[in-house]
Amino acid sequence: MGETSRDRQREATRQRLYEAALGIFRRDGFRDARVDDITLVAGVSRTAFYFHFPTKEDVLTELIRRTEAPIAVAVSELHPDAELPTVLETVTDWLTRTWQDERALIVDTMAIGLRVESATSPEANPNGLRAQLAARFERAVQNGVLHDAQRPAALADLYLLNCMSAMASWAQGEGRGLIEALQLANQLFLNGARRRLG
Amino acid sequence: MGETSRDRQREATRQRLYEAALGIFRRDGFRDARVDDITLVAGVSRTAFYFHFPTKEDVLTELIRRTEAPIAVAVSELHPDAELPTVLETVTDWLTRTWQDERALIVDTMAIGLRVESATSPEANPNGLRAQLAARFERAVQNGVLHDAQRPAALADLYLLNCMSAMASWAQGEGRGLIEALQLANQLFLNGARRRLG
DNA sequence: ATTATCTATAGATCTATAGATAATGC
DNA sequence: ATTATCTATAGATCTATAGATAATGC
Repeated sequence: MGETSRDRQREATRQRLYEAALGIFRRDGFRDARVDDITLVAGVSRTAFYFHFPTKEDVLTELIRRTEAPIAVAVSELHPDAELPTVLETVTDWLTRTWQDERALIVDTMAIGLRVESATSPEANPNGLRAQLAARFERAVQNGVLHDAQRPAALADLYLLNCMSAMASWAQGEGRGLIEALQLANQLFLNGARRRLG
Repeated sequence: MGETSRDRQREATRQRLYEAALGIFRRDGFRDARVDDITLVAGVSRTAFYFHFPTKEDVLTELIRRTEAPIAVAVSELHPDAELPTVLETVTDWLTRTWQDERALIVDTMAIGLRVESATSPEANPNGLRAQLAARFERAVQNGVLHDAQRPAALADLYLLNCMSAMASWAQGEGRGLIEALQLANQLFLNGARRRLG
């Protein structure tokens, strides 16, 4: 049941296709990217692409999975009693580092994330970012930091969707840094937009 | 410069294609919808579709424009001093009425909205929903109801993106009503998720 | 021998564009 | 006569699937 030569071969081909696809997406844009160009770079037949990725979108789905994984790890490694702002700041910092030089891919990736994130259950991956965040939010509810009116998992999803929206918006505008856009999302999520009077 | 017979003819064809496309999208899903099926229903040649809509996505872009317009009007007709929660409630009510029976179209439409909304400037349509909301937010800042740290237009965009995220999430989950999902977005936007202590 | 990985091929669908028709404005 | 609207057609691209090859496990 160890990794066979066939497994290594398959993964190597898949990885070449993955990298080639992202390269073509960056060059031509996701929509105008041709599978033929991808497979030309990867050095395989056209249909090999479809063997590994049912559609072009699945490449970006994998990009989401790969970039989310280290963020989930970073959150899981925070102190169990870390304050919620610290948790969100960690997410924000990682998202910024991951995406600020990938502007060309952000909008399409986030549009796909909008589907994937809400089409799959967080329990599908208990170590994933959504589950990690939901656990942190649950703890915050227990500690009285968050309202208990909403399911922690629902709050976690909405928070992540807010981050994705903010990133998509940033990628298309000519505003300030990505970090500022995400910090605004954090601030709104934690404190709302309303000014406290008195 | 009045409306000619040619204008009427073009608009009639465009309208037939628009309705036929939405019907096929509802039946087959946006991605699996075939342009041939659309033009069969509309009674025109295949390429007539592309004359009116460069891509299938443009049909949903038009759906966004058409459904946003009456909401923008409703907001503009509110009393100039209407409180912000009232404004957001108006948006939420309209979105709910518009979309709660169009579940099949929501996710794809919102994914496209994510691009369109952030790719175009609000000033492009001064009577549009984004501009209307930005004006309301600006007034709220002047009245001291909102923090003045963020540009009203940026807040308006983020608010609308939050609504779209909430709708996409609702459309795919089996949660409660759409209105509740949007009210959560409103509540978070206005008050944040953090519990006020003391 | 069986199966996973990849290739070759046929048919479906889309995209670009040349051409037909009828309305328009001079 | 010119132009806008729509059609017909050719070529590009995608999708489904049959087939080839080589690794695997018995």
